[in-house]
Amino acid sequence: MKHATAPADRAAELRARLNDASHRYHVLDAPDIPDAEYDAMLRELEELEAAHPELITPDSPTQRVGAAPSREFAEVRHAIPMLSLANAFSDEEVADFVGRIRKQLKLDESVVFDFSVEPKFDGLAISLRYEDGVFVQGATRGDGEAGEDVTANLRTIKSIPLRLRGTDWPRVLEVRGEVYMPRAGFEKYNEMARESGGKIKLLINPRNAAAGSLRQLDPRITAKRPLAFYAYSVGEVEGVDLPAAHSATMRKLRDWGFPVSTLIDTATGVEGCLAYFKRIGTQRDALPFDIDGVVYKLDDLAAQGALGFAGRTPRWAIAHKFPAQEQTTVVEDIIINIGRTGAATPAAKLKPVFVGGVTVTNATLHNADQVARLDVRIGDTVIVRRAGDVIPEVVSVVLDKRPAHTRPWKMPTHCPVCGSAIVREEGEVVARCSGGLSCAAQRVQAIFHFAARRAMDIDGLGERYIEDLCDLGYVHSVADLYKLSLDNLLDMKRRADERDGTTPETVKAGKIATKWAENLIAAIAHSKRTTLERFLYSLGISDVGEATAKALARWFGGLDALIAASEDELTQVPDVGPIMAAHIATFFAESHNREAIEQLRAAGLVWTESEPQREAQGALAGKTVVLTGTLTTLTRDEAKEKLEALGAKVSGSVSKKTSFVVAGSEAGSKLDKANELGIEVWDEARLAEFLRAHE
DNA sequence: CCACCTCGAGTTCC
DNA sequence: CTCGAGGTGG
Repeated sequence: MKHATAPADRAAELRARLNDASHRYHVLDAPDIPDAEYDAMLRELEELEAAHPELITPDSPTQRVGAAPSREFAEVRHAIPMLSLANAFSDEEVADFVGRIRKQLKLDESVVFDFSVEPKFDGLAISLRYEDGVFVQGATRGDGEAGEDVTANLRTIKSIPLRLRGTDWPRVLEVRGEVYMPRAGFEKYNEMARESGGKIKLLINPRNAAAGSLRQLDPRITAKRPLAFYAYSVGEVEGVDLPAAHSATMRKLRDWGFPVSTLIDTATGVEGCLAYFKRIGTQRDALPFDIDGVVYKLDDLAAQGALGFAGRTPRWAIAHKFPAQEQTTVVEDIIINIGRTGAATPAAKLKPVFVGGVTVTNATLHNADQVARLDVRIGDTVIVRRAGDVIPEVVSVVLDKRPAHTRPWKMPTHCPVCGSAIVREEGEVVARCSGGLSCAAQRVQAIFHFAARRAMDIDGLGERYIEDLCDLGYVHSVADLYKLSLDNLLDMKRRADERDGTTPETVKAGKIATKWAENLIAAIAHSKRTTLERFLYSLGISDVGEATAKALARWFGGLDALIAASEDELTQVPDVGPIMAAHIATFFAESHNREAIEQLRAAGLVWTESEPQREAQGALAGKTVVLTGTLTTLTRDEAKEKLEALGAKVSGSVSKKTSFVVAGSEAGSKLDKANELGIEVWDEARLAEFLRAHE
């Protein structure tokens, strides 16, 4: 025999050491032995138990995935009901909550209450029962009175102790807490599911994933899900008196081996609670798990007892919720937007819904593939999310709520605006209206792009006005903008107001309208003085954005040289390949484009031309710089301009080719990436100093 | 041919 | 911000 000790002693030792290592790894987040050593010990224990089945105990780490699939879950009645919490959505409601406590305890204003405060995890509430220090049963909340026995599934969760640590625990202990799925585990699981090519289903969100995972009949499936647990209260306790304060009880639970959130804290009075709410709110997006608010619990357990319950919720606790980041709503319609390049993008028109602090009515569906993947149909109930970013997205369809007689959505075959065929090139994701500039939608978008701030910068000329001017026939092409008269604009404005039924026809209104029109005419005139790169960008040549426009302007120095360039010559320009060269050459070869350019020149557009510049020069020649965060002494555009004037290339994404990153305040992912790649980071002061020195 | 880097284009709400 | 696709360099 390998070990001189008796098998029973060796098994007990292995169990103790494995459980201890597991606690350090999953609860304390501070592993003390290498994974390989853990695996070796686990294997040894498995072999030992295989040889001596009588040595298997319920708290053995080999028993985390043991039981065979069950057919259904047994009912478990909770000795002490698992209650839900009342919700507060505003500071006032929190103040009311504290006010009610004060009133019921008949205490005056001079008394301030201490609260135990903690994040509210977005998961699934469960109850864990320990007898003589060993985990014997776990149950879901169910209706609060009785839930389902999910013991086998809970055993697979590594942060749930199978045996309590220490010795001062009660003979019977029920611990309540939340099973959740950490974001990283959720992402990783879905990545794996995506790679499986549809064989493994994607999880919708961490919350549903946690709930779904616990309700698996086969614990082997649950074991594959990255679940975790946090304890937040106790239920039945027998044999030992717990501390007099909730916060002290939580510390006890931590000693006994339960994971208790490190964000748990105590707060004094309404102000303390609200400050905690604010603090957690700012951390929310950065947390490794989803939370939907914070919970305030009166810390004094005697006072809790005196307050009791109101209906099914305790009077001594409340959940202060963040505005929901996910909501369900109904898809009222699916429409098509036609972009500048003709791209036909489907968008869901939603029944207005309040998500993440704003009312959402539209959500892009990106393309036909995305619609097919989600199988979104008109009339469907969908889950809408407004995640850390701003743009709402349709996460999934709630199939249970799909009305009868719906049909899968299909990309229309013809453009809803101009009737031209919508075509999707082989291998392309986007479908496009083939109408070109004869499509009114594309024309409006092209003119809108031309007038945009980063292009010709015509202040005050928005999409709506362009649409109206086109509809009325005042504008057909970009050159027509420079032919607009004051009367044209006033006529357009009058008709728009009439149609919208807004402005009354008074002398004062007339004067305001005239002023508006004069300003717009002035803005249009002002735009005539521009730069070659802005002009090139504003033409809207496919694949020619700001960066390419700048490269072309530098390389050729003047417009005529560019127009005369062959495809081969264009390919010489940095970052221009055969495809872009073809687009550019084709654009200038088309007579109507040449005419439009001539008309614009005739209208008085001017820019300074220069000698071709084919080598970068300046103090930062050859350097690639990325700007991130908020700068205080100058705008990001100004910083970009100054850096480029010194020969730097200012790029939008950090890579190992980046020379250095300039980080302002509240810098986000780009700064993280820079640190990750070990790229030099400048703060604003250093940039300012450098710019001063090289002026 | 592949991996990596950029750029372009589309997007929502106030 | 994110996705898709073009360009480039190994």
